[in-house]
Amino acid sequence: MGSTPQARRGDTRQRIQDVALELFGEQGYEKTSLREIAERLEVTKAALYYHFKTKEDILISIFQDLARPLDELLDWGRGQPRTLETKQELVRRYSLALENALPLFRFMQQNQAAMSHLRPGETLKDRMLAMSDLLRDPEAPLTDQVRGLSALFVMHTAQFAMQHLEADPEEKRKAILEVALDLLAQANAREKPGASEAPDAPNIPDTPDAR
Amino acid sequence: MGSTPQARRGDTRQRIQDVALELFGEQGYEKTSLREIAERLEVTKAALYYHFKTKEDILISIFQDLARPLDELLDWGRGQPRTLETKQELVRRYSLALENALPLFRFMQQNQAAMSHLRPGETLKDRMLAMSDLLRDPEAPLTDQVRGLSALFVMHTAQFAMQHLEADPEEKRKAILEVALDLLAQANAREKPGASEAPDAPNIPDTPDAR
Amino acid sequence: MGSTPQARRGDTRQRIQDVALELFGEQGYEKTSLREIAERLEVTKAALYYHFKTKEDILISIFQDLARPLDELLDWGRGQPRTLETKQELVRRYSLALENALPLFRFMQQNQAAMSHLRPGETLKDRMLAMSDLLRDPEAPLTDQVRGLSALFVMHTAQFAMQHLEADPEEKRKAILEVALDLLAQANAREKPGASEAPDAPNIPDTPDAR
Amino acid sequence: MGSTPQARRGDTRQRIQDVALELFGEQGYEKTSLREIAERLEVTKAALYYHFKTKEDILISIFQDLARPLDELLDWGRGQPRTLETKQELVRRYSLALENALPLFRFMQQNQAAMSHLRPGETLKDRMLAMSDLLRDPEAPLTDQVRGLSALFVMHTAQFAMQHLEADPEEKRKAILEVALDLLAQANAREKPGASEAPDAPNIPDTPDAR
DNA sequence: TATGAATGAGCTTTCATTCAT
DNA sequence: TATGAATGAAAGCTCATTCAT
Repeated sequence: MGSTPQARRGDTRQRIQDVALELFGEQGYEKTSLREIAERLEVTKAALYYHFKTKEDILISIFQDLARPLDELLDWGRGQPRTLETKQELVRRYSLALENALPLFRFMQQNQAAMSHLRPGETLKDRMLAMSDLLRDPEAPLTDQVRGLSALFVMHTAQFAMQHLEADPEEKRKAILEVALDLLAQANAREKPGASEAPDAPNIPDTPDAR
Repeated sequence: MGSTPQARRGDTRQRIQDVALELFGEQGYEKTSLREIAERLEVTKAALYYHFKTKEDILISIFQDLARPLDELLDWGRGQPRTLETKQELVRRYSLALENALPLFRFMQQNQAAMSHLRPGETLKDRMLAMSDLLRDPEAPLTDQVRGLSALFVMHTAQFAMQHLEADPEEKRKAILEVALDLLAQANAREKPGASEAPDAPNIPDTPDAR
Repeated sequence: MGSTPQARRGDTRQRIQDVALELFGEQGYEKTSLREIAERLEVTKAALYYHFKTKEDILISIFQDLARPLDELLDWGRGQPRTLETKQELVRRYSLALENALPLFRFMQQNQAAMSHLRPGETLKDRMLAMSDLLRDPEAPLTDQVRGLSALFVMHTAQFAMQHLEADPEEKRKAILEVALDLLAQANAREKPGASEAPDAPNIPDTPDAR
Repeated sequence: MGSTPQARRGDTRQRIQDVALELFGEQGYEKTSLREIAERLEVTKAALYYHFKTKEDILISIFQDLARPLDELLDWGRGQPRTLETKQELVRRYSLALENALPLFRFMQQNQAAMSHLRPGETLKDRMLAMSDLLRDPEAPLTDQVRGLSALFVMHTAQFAMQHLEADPEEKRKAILEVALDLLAQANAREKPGASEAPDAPNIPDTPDAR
């Protein structure tokens, strides 16, 4: 429906991933049966097995596609100097990445359990920890490390928690990003004398143009 | 082994919940079979049905037990004036609650999907949103609302993200709490002129006894 | 049909084995589906899984039951002196065992492939080789070793090859046994000088009551 | 590897048979899937269907190739007088045939079940019975008939049973052949007085009362 | 307060086979 | 002389659930 059989030729693999992404995101991996996926695509279960070796294979292939932008961001981050500017840029890019990756993150959250026994290094958790390692300074006081981490996680959870708030999505994203950058600045206030030198300047800069 | 058959008398219901909590937390609700639970308890599957009507019943019963402290905290919060102090106290108590509720929160996170179709008002998400409504001021600028929410969520995610950091757990908890209270203070800086206007009063109180 | 549900209580496991033995023997293990077995028993497939963990488990359990008499014979043989008399007795007992074990040997022959990857020591082949080691003298000339082995195998193959001969089964068995004992005697003729050197002493003892 | 794509031109049919022979011999017909065969040949399953109409067709084609030498031997035997000499020659030729036909006999043994429902006259069993009819004299006493049959079957089973014996294969074959010829001679002792009455009577006495 | 025995529905996966290209 | 893409049927197996005892 909506696409003729002819139009489907050659894109079945992609269509399987799309439908699976959607269903795994809605119901979770375990609850979603291959029958369900096949029916929605109007193909047989066996057709799925022409394109993927196992059900888990579908999961993995989706995950890898979704994780690629994140991996690229991590690679970029690792190649940069560990300055505040780098961190800010990481957070900004991450925020943008999140914007149109919401479905995947729904998918991830729903399927943590299913993916936790994949090969190490293959999970979202690994990526998140790698990311937070770029944002946090192991020498800094614990509170500042927490702020570094939080800059990252706030972007996830806030986006989620504000879903039901009726405000312009872009407004929301910017507000969240501002808070994240704020946390980052606070986390680095002490080690950046140039920024914190104003005698009574609060360790929270007013970030007038945070974006 | 570890508990004699005699010792088991009469506490089977509790033992089922304990084992289920553990397995649901590790593998997720869908992936955990009643056979597995029964085997670990060295009883038959049929025995589980003496104590619970369905598998979902086990899930619900666990959830309700775990949610009770949170519900009490919410009730308390709703009865208090909507002041910064109340919010701070909410966050402090929540932090303490989290401390020994980690297994359950693992359980919740793993099983969001499984519980999302329970009766509305029965989910963790509902509780979290209720909680964040107590911490956020709908009149305030978006950024400050984000800070309010974040005070709450930071406690979850940071605790999780710092799991692999080898530092005293209590130290970690305090550092996280401090950041959470910080966010709360910043969120309320503008609407609490009395607190933030003092020229040298940092908007981050030093919370010397934050605990 | 033929047995009421009540009468079946408690003997399902045995009935599964019986039917499986029959079908595995007729069609082979791979070709026989659990559905087929279940249908013939008028139970569901799931019922089979209450009694056996896997399909292979059914195969193994049948095999072990069938192999027991053979194992006992082997044990007996190992405890006896390695004399001609012992060997003759082994062959005689083996012949008797074969008599009412024909269905199982059909089963074995049909399912060699299916059982060849069982745990070593678990196969019929292992038993046969152990048996032939009791009948063969590694010091003897090759031809005599062949005769020793053949005494054993002749009993299998001849019984099979004469199936379509219309003669009294007991007559056939005795004829086959006689040939087997013959081979045995010939195999041991040289190493039993006392028995074979007497000018007119036949190297085939008169075993008057061979049965 | 081992054969370049060029070298493969035009011999695909043969290569399919070779691989199938090997896999059917190792795992049995039912357990071997067309996918497995195709993968090993690095072609697609569909390619198999260009060369053979069905899976069973592959089985049959292999069988027919393998059975041809046997059929020729049978034809030759049927054209000869039913003398001891003929029988001896049959056995000698059969022994030689077996020598480099071991893989096929493995194949046959593994796949008796699979082939038992082929058109009658198409099975190995049929050939074996035809062969044994040439070696056995229906008028002779049962014991002698058994000896006739055994001359044939001994060659199969002994070869198999001596696989793990570390001796020169040719030595083994000769020893087995000798025993087979021996059995044949004994089987025909009575009806061929000229052959057995010679003064230097063989070590096979006429076993007058063996029963 | 449990167990033994079973069921019906559904699961993931594999199979031999087909056919347009 | 093949391949890519698919199918219909069936396989082995697991699951939550039931019920007489």
